[in-house]
Amino acid sequence: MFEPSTLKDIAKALGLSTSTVSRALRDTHEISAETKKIVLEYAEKINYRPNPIALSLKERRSKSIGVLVSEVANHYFSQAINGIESIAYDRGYHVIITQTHESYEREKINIQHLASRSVDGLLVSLSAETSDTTHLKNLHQRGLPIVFFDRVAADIDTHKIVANNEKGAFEATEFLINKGYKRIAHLTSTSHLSISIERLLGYKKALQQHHLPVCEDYIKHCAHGGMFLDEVESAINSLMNLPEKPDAIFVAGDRLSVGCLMVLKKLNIKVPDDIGIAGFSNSDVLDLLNPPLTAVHQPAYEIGQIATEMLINLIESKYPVYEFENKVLDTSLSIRS
Amino acid sequence: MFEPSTLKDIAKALGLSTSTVSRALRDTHEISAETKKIVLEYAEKINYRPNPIALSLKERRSKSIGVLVSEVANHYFSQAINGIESIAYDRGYHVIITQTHESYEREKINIQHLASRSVDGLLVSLSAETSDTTHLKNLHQRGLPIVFFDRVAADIDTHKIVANNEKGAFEATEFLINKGYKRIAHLTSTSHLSISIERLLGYKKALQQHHLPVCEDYIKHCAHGGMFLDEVESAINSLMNLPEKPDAIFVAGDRLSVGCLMVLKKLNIKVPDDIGIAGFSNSDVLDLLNPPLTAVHQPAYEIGQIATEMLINLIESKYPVYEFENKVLDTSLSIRS
DNA sequence: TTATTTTATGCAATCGTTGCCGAAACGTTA
DNA sequence: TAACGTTTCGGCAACGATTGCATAAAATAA
Repeated sequence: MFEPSTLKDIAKALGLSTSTVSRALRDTHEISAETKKIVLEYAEKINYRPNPIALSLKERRSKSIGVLVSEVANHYFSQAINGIESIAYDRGYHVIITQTHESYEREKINIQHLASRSVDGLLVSLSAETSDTTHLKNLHQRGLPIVFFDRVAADIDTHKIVANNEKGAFEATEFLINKGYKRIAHLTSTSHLSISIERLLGYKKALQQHHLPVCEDYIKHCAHGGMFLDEVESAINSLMNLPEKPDAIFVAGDRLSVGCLMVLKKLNIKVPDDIGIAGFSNSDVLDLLNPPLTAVHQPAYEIGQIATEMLINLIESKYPVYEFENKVLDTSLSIRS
Repeated sequence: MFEPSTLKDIAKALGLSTSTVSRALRDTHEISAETKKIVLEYAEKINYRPNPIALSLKERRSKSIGVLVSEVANHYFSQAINGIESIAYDRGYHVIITQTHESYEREKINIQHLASRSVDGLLVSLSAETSDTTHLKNLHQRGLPIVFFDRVAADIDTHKIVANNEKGAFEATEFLINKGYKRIAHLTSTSHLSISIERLLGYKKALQQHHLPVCEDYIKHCAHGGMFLDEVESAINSLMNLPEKPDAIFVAGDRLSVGCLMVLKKLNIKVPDDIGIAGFSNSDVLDLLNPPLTAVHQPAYEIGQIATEMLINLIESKYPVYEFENKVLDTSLSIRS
């Protein structure tokens, strides 16, 4: 069977004790240069690698961080993950990625598993279903470093790093207004998510600033953030069945934006003639889309990087940290019409 | 600090030994019903969970499987990962995802890390740069179960599960031929990858069967599978600078197909008037693309599922397995013109 | 009452590694 | 020469959970 070599193997082969071998490899001053040389050479020869599991057990840390996102098949998250990995890799940490598929149950299970696997910290973006964050609060109170990104928990005091959702939503809505649309609907994820709240706020502010009414019937939530096309379709259908149909939609999410375009195509509603669309999306193929999509782009890679920097700093901090940052990065609007 | 409860805590609290507690929790016959009840209730109360790290160290298995893919930001792989997770979850395994970004070095490092982290098995799709598979061969020979999917290693004898790349490529090429294109180029990944070899074969067979010449100048390889737009652009440029320009391209990869469309748009080459395109892609937005893309779709989710089934069966097999399967799943061609 | 079985529990080793203590063996100093 | 400090190394314990073996008490049989 598959048996990696251990300290004991080296010790036995060289007639030393395991502690001596361990110290020789860690280059302690109390081992003679000669012994060190012998040990190092033999270790090299048999390609010895310390067992990280044994180390985790002993040191109570694993040099790994857990990541919780809703879906890797989402451009925002896959870009964020690349940012996370770039930093983690540099600083000697490994990354364990888990997906919630927007399910609260999956989120609890994954968090529980990551915690018991001795990850040294967590990077979390909440699932669409999550409104209760007790499972994270417990871990955080017991001292596990957590950094939120994208979908943050309002009631947990720690580092948070997000895009300027309100401003991005404002700009996208204003773009539609400037294009001459008057009845702008808003398609978004569950109402309790931080990103939903902020984007809704930006949407409303833009309407108000341009003296357009805010109509609650125009605001549609999708319980799974557009993961299923059904929910997008029924949301759009209910918008289109209103006595006064909207003439544009501001869409607040990556999956939702794509889903929205697909549904409109299916319903044979022309963009931008029948209806105007603008939305959040980090897709790499936006330039190839037909109908075109004016999109709010988030600095996902950078958000992942900064979140990871912050998390590793928390993990490696010698003293407990009580001052937390709330970092907001600007979005950019790519106009396609 | 963050301190989960242990067997020792329970033992101390109840005035028992750790072994009694352990046996009570595992419901051994040699513990009295009364003691069991007390222990179980207390364990429940303090929310005891066995430390998986300690278990890994002792049992030499971790109930987790490692996955190696080139990029999660690739529709094929993100779908495959969802398939992998669906099965792994059902059978009580956890999934650790790592990305190579098509780099051989990253592949070696990730594999090494997964192995030393005591994953019980590996699901591997090779990076574009990988031509030497010694790092995997060593692990496999030492008994670590490995199942390949998508990009498989010819010289390692184990389960392999792939799409019918040759047939898919044949159909896509034939589609272009039937559309009336005569000079069909082929844009693909590195030449040593199994998928490249098989797709090239299908491409050539289609040409031959329709009495079209196979021109080596028309076959372009991208060293990083289209991960960088530069390589796609230079490949297309060199195709377009040929004395006899191709009038169509069959593209053999997800990233490559998208990249190809982007470059053509940038160069203002019209599809399908100036040039015809067909390619492999599992993107979910193909119906929204302009220019449209006729695409070979692979059953990625199913491939992930089957590979995981096979791997877990290998892991849990009581006896060494010497008979390996080579499973091939059919692709489907979605015509968009 | 004594011998034997059954039942319930504890001890100690194990997995691989490192921290701590102590023990030689040597050199230095009073 | 005795006392002390250094250098270099080995042994033990610990991290958390499991398990074979030992052992104790209780129950049963002779």
